[in-house]
Amino acid sequence: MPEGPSIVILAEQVRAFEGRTISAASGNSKLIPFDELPGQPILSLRSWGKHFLIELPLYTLRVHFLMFGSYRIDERKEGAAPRLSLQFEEGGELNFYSCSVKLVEGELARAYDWRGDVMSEQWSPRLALKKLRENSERFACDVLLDQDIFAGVGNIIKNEVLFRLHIHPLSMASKLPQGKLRELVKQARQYSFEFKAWKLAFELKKHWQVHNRAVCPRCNIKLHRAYLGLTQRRTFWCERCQKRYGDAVDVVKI
DNA sequence: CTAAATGTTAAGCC
DNA sequence: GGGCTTAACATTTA
Repeated sequence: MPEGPSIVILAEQVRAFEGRTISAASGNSKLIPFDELPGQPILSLRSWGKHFLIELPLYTLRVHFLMFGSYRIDERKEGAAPRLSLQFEEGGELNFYSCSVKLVEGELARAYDWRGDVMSEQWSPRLALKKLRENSERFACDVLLDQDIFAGVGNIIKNEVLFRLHIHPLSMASKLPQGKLRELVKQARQYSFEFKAWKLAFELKKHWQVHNRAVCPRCNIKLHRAYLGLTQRRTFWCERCQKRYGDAVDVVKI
């Protein structure tokens, strides 16, 4: 569920709920004033990175699915209590499970900058480059997961983009040549859209080159895997195909 | 059956 | 208070 493209798919699936008015709301979230929700119409349903946003007149409900969250549209998950459940006067219901739900107060545009969302039409490569240059003494595997720069990029996209560009995950962002840095920004978006298309076709895993893979599809040697960087997330890479820019750092394998 | 995973946040410590 | 580390949460799959 969690990476940006999956949230975009959700937003598209529920588009028809925009404009409907909440008739009943419940759930086991502790942060939501459920009794205030009935009567409020949905002004918009959208995503920002991995956030799913339900914009209401009084505030916006922010749903984050973390690792294991899920949802059901016009149906319910058996044996699971929804964290947030919304029924509508016009009919239909939305149910969200094991996710984090919060209120976002004030204007959405104040809380979120869509120029930083890799899936947004407002995505700004220039702004991403600027952010990268401002804080570039970090590993490539870390900057890609930085939601302040690449909102929506998750661990799968990280691994695949680095392989695609033949960049070693422990390359220093500051040591990447100009062109590589630009490609990184370009592919963070490009790959995310391919991810979405593959996911819609139920063939996402088929396209994984290195994520959860054992052997490099390009040169056939065994892939490396380790928890790398500040983020300590699973990283898969080919030591032969992916060039390391910047100083070498010891890697503890798993 | 156990472990690990598409992620983030809060608490705890120095 | 800051900056860092650890724990917590939750569900499905291998």
